[in-house]
Amino acid sequence: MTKAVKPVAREARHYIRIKEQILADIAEGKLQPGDRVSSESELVAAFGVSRMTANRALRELMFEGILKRSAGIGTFVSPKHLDVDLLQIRNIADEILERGHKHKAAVVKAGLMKADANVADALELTLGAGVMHSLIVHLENDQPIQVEERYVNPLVAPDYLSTDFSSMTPNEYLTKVAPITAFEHVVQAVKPDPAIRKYLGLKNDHPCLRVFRRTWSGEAVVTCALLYYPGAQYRLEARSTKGPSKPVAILGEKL
Amino acid sequence: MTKAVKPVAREARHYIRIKEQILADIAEGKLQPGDRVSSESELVAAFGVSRMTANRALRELMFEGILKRSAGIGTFVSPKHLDVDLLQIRNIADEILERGHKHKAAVVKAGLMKADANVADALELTLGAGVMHSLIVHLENDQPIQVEERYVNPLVAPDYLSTDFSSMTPNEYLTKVAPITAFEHVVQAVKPDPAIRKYLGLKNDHPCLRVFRRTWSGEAVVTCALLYYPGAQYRLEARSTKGPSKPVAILGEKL
DNA sequence: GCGACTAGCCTGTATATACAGGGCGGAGAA
DNA sequence: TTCTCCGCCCTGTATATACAGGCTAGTCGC
Repeated sequence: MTKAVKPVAREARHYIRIKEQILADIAEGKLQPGDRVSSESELVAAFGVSRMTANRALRELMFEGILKRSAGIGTFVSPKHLDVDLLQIRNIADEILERGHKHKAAVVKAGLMKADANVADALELTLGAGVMHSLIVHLENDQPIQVEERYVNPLVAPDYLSTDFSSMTPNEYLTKVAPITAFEHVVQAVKPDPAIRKYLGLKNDHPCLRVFRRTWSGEAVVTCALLYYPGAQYRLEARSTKGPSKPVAILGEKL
Repeated sequence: MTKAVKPVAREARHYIRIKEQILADIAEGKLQPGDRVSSESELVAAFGVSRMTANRALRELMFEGILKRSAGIGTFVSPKHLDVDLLQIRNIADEILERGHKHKAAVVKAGLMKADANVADALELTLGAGVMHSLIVHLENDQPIQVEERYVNPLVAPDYLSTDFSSMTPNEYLTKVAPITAFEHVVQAVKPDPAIRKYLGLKNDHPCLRVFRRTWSGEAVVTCALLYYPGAQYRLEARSTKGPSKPVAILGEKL
């Protein structure tokens, strides 16, 4: 005879509680990268759930790149790295919040300017046309992680400069005003110039990832931006649809 | 009394079969964006699996952005998902030839080795399994432009090492032996170690673009490679389908 | 002392079952 | 005819169970 199964209200969502607990432990530093996470059976005991539920929580965290699992060994916290999806445009504030961290944006500059040849070309405007420009440093837990230099097409988003960038990122505002229908990413490794280095708090010889992004809404270029990331920590990922099941350590990094 | 449960060999992985079937139907156009996908119970009947297994397949496809589900209604193909071509894998020799330049490949190392933890993980083999390894420097007009360190799954391409890499790049050979069905790119800016620096002929503080690439053929990982590019010259591009008409100068060299 | 075997822990996959709750359409009441 | 309620289909979540198979440490025989 099967034992009576006590159903659980949908609101409980035990697997989410387990995920939140693990994410909180990571955020508070109780779990460090490389640390062993409770095994499924330990979670069963600790949370009073079935192993399938614990399994689901851990499996989803693995898919999200937070944990690394291997049969016979155990479950571990992934080496810390910040991922950006090359094939997708995401809001940096959301990414930071998802990691359980605090996002802040420091506006260094914001104003109007005349398009020089490069900018005019990139935004498909005429030379000397009025263009909006902003330079913003994004902070994760008060650590700088991205410098965003942006040029905006005033024909598409005329109210860009009156946005409060501390409560809404440029990206967020612009996608609301003009939904993205196409984009382009060009990635380079560069030696950052002194100003960028200062904003990111980098040493002289620290390599730096630079992403040049343009986004379209219909036929019009909405905006283009230069995004600078501190190199070593930052990873850009691109996967094809049928992609791999789980993230893997890059060869050359320690497991 | 619980009915006897027929255990299934791990190799079966029914949920993956279901996912592949759905992905194939989408690829062949049998399922269009917005179409309704078989419900869980229909899949149970069609594949002879339990509902939990069908549920897992659909849930994972939802996480991957392929499907959209809503309780009480059904499961549907997501309206649009960007096509795979965004970051294609190209043969470096072809790229060089297209520029009207001369390609040469210098084989630094080529041999068998035992998979360490990282390599085993990346190729989805067991620790200590035999793996083929090669280190090749690609030259454009006798200037080094890429260092390619590659690990190859011997189960997929056992004759890899007997290839003449000066007449056929590893990439070319491998795509011939096992057509690529999926890939993953992870891009970082790094300070190259002395050996890589030497091969690329770089100065000490020169930044460097490192691409970690894995390619699949069906369920098997064919190969993974670390590709090093001298940063400033090299651009990695990703475009969405509707992409821009023509390449544009990166706003760049000045702030 | 060394190697082979084994017990035990861990994840991976699969099944049968159960209840919660959203959404929709048809039957029956107003 | 219109409105309401109920039953049915669908997904969401949870449980108990079972077997497969990777990995390790410890034991036992030689």
